[in-house]
Amino acid sequence: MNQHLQPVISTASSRIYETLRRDLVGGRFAAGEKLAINALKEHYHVGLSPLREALNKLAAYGLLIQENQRGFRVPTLSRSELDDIANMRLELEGMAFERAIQHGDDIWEAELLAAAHRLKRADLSLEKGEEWEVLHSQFHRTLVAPCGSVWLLRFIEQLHDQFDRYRRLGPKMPTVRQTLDGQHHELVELALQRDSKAARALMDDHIHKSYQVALKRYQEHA
Amino acid sequence: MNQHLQPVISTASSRIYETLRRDLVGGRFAAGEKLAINALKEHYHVGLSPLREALNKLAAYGLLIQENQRGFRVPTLSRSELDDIANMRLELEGMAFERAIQHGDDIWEAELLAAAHRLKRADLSLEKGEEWEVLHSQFHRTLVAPCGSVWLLRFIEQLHDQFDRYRRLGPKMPTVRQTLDGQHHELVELALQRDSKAARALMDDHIHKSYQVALKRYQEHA
DNA sequence: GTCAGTTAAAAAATCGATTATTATGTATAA
DNA sequence: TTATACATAATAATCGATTTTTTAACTGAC
Repeated sequence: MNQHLQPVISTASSRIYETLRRDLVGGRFAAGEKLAINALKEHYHVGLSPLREALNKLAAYGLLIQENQRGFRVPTLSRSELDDIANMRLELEGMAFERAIQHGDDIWEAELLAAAHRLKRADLSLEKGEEWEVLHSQFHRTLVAPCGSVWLLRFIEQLHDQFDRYRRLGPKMPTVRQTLDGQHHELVELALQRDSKAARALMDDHIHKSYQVALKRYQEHA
Repeated sequence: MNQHLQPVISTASSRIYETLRRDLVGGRFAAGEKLAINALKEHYHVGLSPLREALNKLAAYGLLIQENQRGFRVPTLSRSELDDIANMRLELEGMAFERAIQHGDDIWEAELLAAAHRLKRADLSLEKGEEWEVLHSQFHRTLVAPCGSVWLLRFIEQLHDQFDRYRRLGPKMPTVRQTLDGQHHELVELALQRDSKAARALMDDHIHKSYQVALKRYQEHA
């Protein structure tokens, strides 16, 4: 029998990890905030052990700071760290995109088109909520997926989560960002044309514009 | 009173994390091995909770694989992953070294000389044990320390740990690696001369030679 | 009023035991 | 034999309670 048809049992620990990760990236905790473990336990309806295991993982991942004998806190935000993250995205995603264009096959092309389409549909519906966020990161993941380096992908993922802590500051995406959304389509175009030079240039520009958005939000945040 | 003079109390969790990290990097577990939590508990004389928290952190860090409802196992080794890790080291450490040479001040120069000297002393005593390993990673950390990017340093650290899983396979460093050790000195030279171009070239060569060593060990390992 | 020292409350870390899941072994039927 | 269902053992995950440490509140001396 196909084991994949059986319901996939996940642990409480992995579920709360994913929930907390989303909430941290989505800005539902204040930067620098100290996490009250008992409150979290109640709020998310989980036991202490799975919760602590999730917090430990998040700390190792970089979405929490763990302090000796005094629990966990949300990392603070700073202009210099935002610059760092954006610069690293420029380097790593540019590199990954170039490689993906070299190695990606026609299945990748299809997935790219599909991911871009799904994202655009979400755009049009103007609901830039959690759904858009998911499709957006899936799109960017797809762009670089066939780069050939597991570790590169891992680092990029991590940087995206960090970057989004800045980009998603403040109220929920009220601004229209026509330019950025339009670039998603262009990125696919250049990828299909296998024009890695132009593709990287556009990726650089895309990240730079995203950076501008994130920076603005960070500055308006204070 | 200066609080730094008080003894630093660390948690059982952070201690066992560091111990396990060293043992995983040092190859005291077989690749692919399933970790018997009860056995670990006994062997390291720790309770279940701190142990599990450490294992969770190590999984998030990439030194363990966590499988749904079936505990933790040591990641397997593969030629393709070794290549990936070495390539990423080339890119990231090269980048970081260049930046460090641009930003590093005279304090850095002093620390570089010190770190290189300590490493050389350990070399001469021919005891390439754990002590040499510590000095060696400290030396490499120092080389890139003032690169200006916290995230870059973080990724490099992670890659080093992964790389060492291959480099340190098999018996404890019986081979004499005159060339590699000599390059450490040359790297410092070029850094002091602020010759970032030549420095990066040498760093590339150094990593490539390290890769050859690791590859050989990996192949002899089977 | 301020500050060191003390005590009480809160929180973090850990422990011991329980529950849930997977892996193993065995008997039975095809 | 081979496969399948069932029972059993082993292990992972989680819970509830305890211990340890930190933080906050309090006290009294200067």
